[in-house]
Amino acid sequence: MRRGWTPPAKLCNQLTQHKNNGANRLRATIKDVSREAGVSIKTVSRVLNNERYVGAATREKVLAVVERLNFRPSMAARTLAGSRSYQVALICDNPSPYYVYEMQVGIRERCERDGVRMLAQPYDRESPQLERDIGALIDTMPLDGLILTPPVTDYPAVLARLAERGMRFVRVSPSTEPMLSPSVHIDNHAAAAEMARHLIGLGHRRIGFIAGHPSYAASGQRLAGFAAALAEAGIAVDAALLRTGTYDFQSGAAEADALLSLAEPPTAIFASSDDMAAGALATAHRRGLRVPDDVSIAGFDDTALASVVWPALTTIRQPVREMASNAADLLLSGDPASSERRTIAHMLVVRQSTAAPRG
Amino acid sequence: MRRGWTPPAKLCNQLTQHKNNGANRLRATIKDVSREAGVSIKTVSRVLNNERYVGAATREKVLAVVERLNFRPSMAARTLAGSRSYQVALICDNPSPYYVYEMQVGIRERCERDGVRMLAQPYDRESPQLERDIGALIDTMPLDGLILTPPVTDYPAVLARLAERGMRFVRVSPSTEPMLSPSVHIDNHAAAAEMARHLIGLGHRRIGFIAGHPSYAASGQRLAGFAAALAEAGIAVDAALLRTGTYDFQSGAAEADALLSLAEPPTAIFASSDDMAAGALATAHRRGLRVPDDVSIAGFDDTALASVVWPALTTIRQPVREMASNAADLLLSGDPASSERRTIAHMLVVRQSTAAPRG
DNA sequence: TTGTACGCGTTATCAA
DNA sequence: TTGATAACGCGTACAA
Repeated sequence: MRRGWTPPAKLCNQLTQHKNNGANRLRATIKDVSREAGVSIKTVSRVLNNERYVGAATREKVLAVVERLNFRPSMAARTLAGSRSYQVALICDNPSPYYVYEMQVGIRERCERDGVRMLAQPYDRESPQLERDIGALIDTMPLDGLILTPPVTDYPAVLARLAERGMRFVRVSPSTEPMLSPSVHIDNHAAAAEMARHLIGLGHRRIGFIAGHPSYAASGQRLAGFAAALAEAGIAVDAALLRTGTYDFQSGAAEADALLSLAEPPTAIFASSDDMAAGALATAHRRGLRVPDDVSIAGFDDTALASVVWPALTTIRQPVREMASNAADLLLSGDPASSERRTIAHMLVVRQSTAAPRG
Repeated sequence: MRRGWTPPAKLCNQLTQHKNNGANRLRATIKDVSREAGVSIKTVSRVLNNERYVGAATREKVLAVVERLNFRPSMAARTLAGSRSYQVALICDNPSPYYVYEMQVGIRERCERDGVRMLAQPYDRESPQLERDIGALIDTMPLDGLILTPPVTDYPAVLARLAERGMRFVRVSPSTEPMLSPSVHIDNHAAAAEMARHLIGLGHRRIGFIAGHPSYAASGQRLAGFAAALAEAGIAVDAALLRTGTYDFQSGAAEADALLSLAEPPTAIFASSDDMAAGALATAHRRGLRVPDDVSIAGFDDTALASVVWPALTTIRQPVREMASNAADLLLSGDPASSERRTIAHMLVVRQSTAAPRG
């Protein structure tokens, strides 16, 4: 139904031909290659895995035969004999298709180089089975690694299970236990500061801040960045404008209501997550305020959802694809024992429009 | 960073504990199960695969041990010894994250029942390597089947290769060779008729129609459905209002321009694809027409993209998740040799808003 | 630098 | 209805 090429008149005939020609010829195996090349099976294996101690001439010879026979090693056999499966899994339950897609593309970009495939299964974060399902996944197949995205990054039962099995995993934007595994994240302090500077640049002086749950490290970092930007601009931090939420819509709505009920309400609200920003947006609309004319609302787009669903928000977004590529890279090339953290540049997304939340 | 649970104080400690307890105990194998249950390996295998000729008592006994040992068969070993991999692959290169996501969710819903996993790798439709990549994919692993989405559904080189290897595959909305494989699609005739009725219901009597490329069966079906609805309403088909495009943006824009340049232009335009509808929309805006006040534009949402990117369009949409589930079902439970076609109910999505295309 | 022999954990074959 | 045994195709340890 899409662009381009002219559909062929007699594809079926072509297919039949193909079938008769080369069909029933079985896949080539290492054995075939070794016989054709006149070397041992092990030598072929060495060439395939880029091991040392292979003569240059031998290597050439083997590679030529591999090419000629169009040989591809059987993943099943490699997995059974060895200890890896050339597959990574993405554990991702995010409400945003955009996020999921970008994640997958990013992972794939990196995995392609190593001939590694990606198992992608949507997961239900609410499911009490989640831990069990993931257990089944890793028991069934010695995955090369897992990539976790929020909120599964912070499910202790899942993390415990992975650690218990000795599975390698990388977390994207984890909120807890930063040293537990390699991870990828943005610089929350810098991002929050930039967002604050943006609001200050718009002329705002009284900016309400809704912090996230205190138990998350990110919450403090974002608050600190915000405060630093205010300090730069010579604006005193007004404790009355500082509220603490719990990262969800409800708390965002409630805290925004508290802020807007002040005798001297803020002209802008900076929420520490997209859900809370959406809550603030809803509150503003409920109170008959126009956004951003009467009050500016900004926030962190933790799920990459805000920019799609709530176009009115100015957000700090995490470049999802880049995070994904880095996560895959940590999995495939990083030191297994490390807990390296990669910091990704954030993106400030400025929206002009005024719109009610669709969600 | 998301909802719910309180982060644990000492996760790391928990992990260490777990590690000491049950970590180094290796996975249970069939051998273990057979020993514990006091039966042969083969009998365990029979139970696992629901084969006949297993005594009820034996089955119970084995299942109990399987449960107790938390045994999970090794996919690698099954694949190596048997002829399937318990994995299906989704060959999907669609510009719409929404489409990809829904596709994956639908496939997963069905595969879960059979304990089958989904390999999802974004593909580049433009790549000359595509055929080779897919060849490598199926050579490396005896997949249980592939699910193809447009436009790969109609790439003869890819189809030939799959048929040559005897791979099972199901196509979603294929445009050519309907008998080549099982497939899932909507009833184009009925969908086009319903869309036409909608436009007629809005009061339109002069409706321009931009058909798709004549070489696609769907093009004719959509035109026929459109014509049938006109006939129902007693409206004569005006040949001057019938144009033929090539399913792309350019042709949609050009044909819409031709239609709107008529001495007596149509009050509505029905495009046979989302890209062409978008082209028509662009043309309307370029000519200073308001949509849908001056001219209504409607079309088929082939890629499930139109509704997101071009909110002004009224579209016929294919329920992607449902198609995906059916495709997976055909793969997993259908007759291997059949070319069964499943018809999925379409959805008429009516938009009221007026907006310029963002794309 | 290369080769031999064994084992990985299942399914498949055939006999009991 | 069950069980013994041979593949399956590759990695690994060790020998040459």
